Parts: sequence; C-alpha cells; structure tokens
Amino acid sequence: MTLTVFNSLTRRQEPFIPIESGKIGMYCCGVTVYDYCHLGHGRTCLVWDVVRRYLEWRGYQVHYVQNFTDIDDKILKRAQDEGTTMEEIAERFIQAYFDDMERLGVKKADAYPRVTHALDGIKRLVSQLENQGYAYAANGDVYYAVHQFPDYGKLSGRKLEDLKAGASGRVEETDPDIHKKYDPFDFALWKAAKPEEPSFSSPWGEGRPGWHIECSAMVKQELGETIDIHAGGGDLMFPHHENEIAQSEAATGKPLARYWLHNGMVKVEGEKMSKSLGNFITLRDLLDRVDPMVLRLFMLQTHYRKPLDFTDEGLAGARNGWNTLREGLLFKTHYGKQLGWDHNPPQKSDEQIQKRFAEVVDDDFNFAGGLPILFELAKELRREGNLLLHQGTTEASAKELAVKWHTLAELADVLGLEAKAEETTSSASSLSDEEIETLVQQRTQARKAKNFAQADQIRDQLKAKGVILIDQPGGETRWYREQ
RNA sequence: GGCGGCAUAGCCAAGCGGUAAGGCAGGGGCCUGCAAAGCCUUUAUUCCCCAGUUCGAAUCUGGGUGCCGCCUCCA
Repeated sequence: MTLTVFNSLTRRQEPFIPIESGKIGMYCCGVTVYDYCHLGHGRTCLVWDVVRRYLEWRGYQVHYVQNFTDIDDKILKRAQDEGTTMEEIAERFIQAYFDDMERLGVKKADAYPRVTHALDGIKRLVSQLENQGYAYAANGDVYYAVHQFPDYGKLSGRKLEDLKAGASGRVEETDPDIHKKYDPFDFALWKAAKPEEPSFSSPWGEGRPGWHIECSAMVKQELGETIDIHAGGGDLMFPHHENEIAQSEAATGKPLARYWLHNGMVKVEGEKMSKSLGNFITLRDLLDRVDPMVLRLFMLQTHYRKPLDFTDEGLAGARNGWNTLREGLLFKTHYGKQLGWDHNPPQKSDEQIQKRFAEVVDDDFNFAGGLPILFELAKELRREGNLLLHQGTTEASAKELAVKWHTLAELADVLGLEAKAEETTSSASSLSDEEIETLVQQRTQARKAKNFAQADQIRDQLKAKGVILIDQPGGETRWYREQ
C-alpha cells in the first residue's frame, strides 16, 4: 500500500515519500489572530488535523507545526479601534482559537510559533536575501525582487508576464507603495512603521515584518530548510505560498517543501465565505448549536480539495449520519457489560477492514471514500445492539462483536470522531426497577382485559419518566431506560 | 483579460477504462389492540450536452454549456 497525495506544485498525484523514512515534518499555515475563527478556518484546521491523525495511524512520526500571525495591520487596526494593544488582541484571539479547536476535537500541534517570537529569524532572513541580491531596501521598507527568482510562479502556475497582463493597472491603483517598487509584484519583506504605530527595531529602521516572510522564517526555525508537507487553504497558494517559496528557496537554494497540499474553500449559499466578504459564520456560534462531531462528519464527507457548500440541509443529513456512527461507537458502553467485556475487554481490530480503509484513504486522503466502512460497522453494531435490546439475545458471538467495535472505534479515532456517553437524563425522577416492573405488570393486565385506555396511560406515564416499552410478539413486554 | 477547478438520484457524496460505494431523505413489507421501537426490503438502464478513441467510457480525447475559485487582505 502506498500513500499518494495531490501535490499542488506538480499538479499531479504522487507517491508520498518523506525525506527521512518514517518521519514527517508538516507545517500548516495558521490564522491571523484579529477575530474569531470562522468555518473556513475550521475546515482547514480539521482537514489537516485528520491528515495528521491518519499519517500517525499509518505509522509515521509526525511533527506538526501551525503558526499564529500575531503582527499584522488588521490586528493593529482592531487594537486602535478598541484602544488597546496588538498583544492584547492577539492573545485574546489565540485563546479563542484554542477554545474553538478543543471543542472541535482538533489535536494540539507540536509547536505554535508566533511572529513576535520569530523576529530575529525574520530579520536574519531579510538581511540574507538583501545580501544575496534578492531584496532591496527603499525608504525603510524592504522588498523582494520577484524577477530575481526565476522560478517565481511555479506553485500557482503563473508567469510574471501573465500576472502583469492580468493585473492591467489594478495593482497600480490599489497599491500605495507602488512607486517604491522595481516591479509591481515585488512584495514587502519589511515595512517601515508610521509614527505612533507599534514597531520593532531593525537594520532598516523601525518597522514590522511583511506577511509572507514570517512563514519562511518559522518553517526554518521549527522544521528546517526542506520540510515534507506544507499545507494550507487554497486561497493561500497565491501569493502567500508562492512568496514563501521565493523567499526560502532563494535563501537556501533548496526546496522549501516536498509536498504542497491545499484544501478547498468553504462556501455559504454557493458563495465563498471570507472575512473580506463579511459572510462568515464563526466557529463558536456554530458550535453553540451544532454538535462538533456533526460538523466534523459533515466536513469529512467531502474530499478535502473540493469546495464545501455549507447548508442547513447538509448539516441535518450529517446529524442523522452521526447518530448512526455514534450508536455504533457507544455499543461497548451500552452492551459491553452484557457481553462480558468487563473482564475481557475488546482490544483487537479486524486487519482486513483496516487494510480496506487504508487502501481507500491512501488515495489522496480520501476520507469520504473511507467513511462507508465505518457506517458498515456501525450499522452492524447498531443492529446487533437493537437485537440485544429487543430480544435479549443475538446470534453474533461476543468476540466477533468485540472485534467489530474495536475496529470501528479505531477508525473513528483516526477521523477524530468520538462519541461521548450521554449523561443519564431524568435521574431525579427515575423509577426503580421494581416500580417499573409493577407498572408494566399492571399494563399487561389492562391489555389482557382489553382496557387499552389504561394500558396506553401507563405507557405514556412511563415514557414521561424516560422508560420505553417494547411489546413483543407473544404478549411479553420488555422495557429499557431511554439513553 | 490570464490561470485553475468542478458538473454523478430529492439533497450530500465516492468512483479515475470493465459495466453506478455510502450517508441523508423517501417507498413497501413484517410485527402491533393502536403505537413506538425494531427487523426485512426497495430507490440512478445511467453519470450536463455533442462528437471521437475503445471489445468496453461516469471514467480517456476534442468541442460546447453551466457553476466556482485565484489573479487584492483571506483558511
């Protein structure tokens, strides 16, 4: 079995071969912390979280790094609007980020570098590029000279000439610093601060780093000159990742990343959701009304490179789908004791099923294609559980069920799907077994006497207390407490 | 204007040359005093359109049509 991934750099699907066998260095472009995370951030974090989980499951040791951009004009603007500092704003939204991600079940990265902690590396890198002739200073700014880098555009498949032809005047109109640049597509590595603005000292004067240079510096600092996987949202491909390549590869002469992976955008009502369009749904608002696992399943149902249209209808489908998986996952909680798993807990997975799953998912992280395997297991377990509940027995062996459950739990964990056992509801008003038995007896008598009004009244009374009755063929009635 | 992507049932969606996974929703049946729950079963002669390659195409090629993304801050 070989894992193959779609590499944005080559626009082809390629076998995945890490630099060092068994180990993976992975960097995912994180968020600029000037506001709460929206669904788009959620998708990106979730997709790469699952990719990372999968790689680990496949036996790789993954070193996963995700950055925070905590120096940025938008953070500064918000700080000025609120009469506070960039630090305070950044800190607030970094905390919010961690809260949201924990609720979503996203595993912690191994490192969260921040621009504010990477300034020395950034300045060193800018100096180096300047010395090498890739960058030039202009009135306290430092710009990267794109024409000096012959490969510029290789990631996004653009040529500088095409870019110029396509931009046709727009760049000049919108870029106030255009007169300082040799080329309109030169971009800032370092920007001089205006008076009153927070700034950091540098060889070029007081200022702040440009947006793209931070990632080049932090990748190098955390993972080295060439990494295995560089991931991020598809909208970062140009110019952000293109510029990262230009910076890092010019400086080191080595490839920045072997595999560039990009996830598709989230759409709302068919339109891209983005901060600039203002049509975004924040993750925290959504998580207040949607089970995080439902959201996770919803997002996993679409291949990571495809656009994902967010709709209430789709979410409702995922909600029901999650119930199915959830029932399968809770099989152990509900029936384990009955099956004697207390003493002999299930601990083996079905290797054939593991293999089937891996074969599907190895094809460019096709989680959506692997999901039916989980549904297959969950439905079988649910069915067996229902038979146990309704008939008290099942023909499947306890051992067989244990393997199925263990396999399901393992694969669900790869996808980050976790079912929490529900708290027992209505415990205060719950009846004892004896009380229930008595009422059930009374109802059976009433039914025999064809006094259905009374029988139904007892049934309703028990239902109100969370006790569900099952009339079986032959007249016997089983009952269970609602879970 | 340049670059790229996508079009599969009511909805979501996998599929990458060998005769349409799966989820959701829906239909039918069994059981039942009626329910509920459960169990069983069923749902695309066809993959946007047209032409071509092939023994064979949803899958490959060419041409349309429609939608979307990037080219400016964006995950």
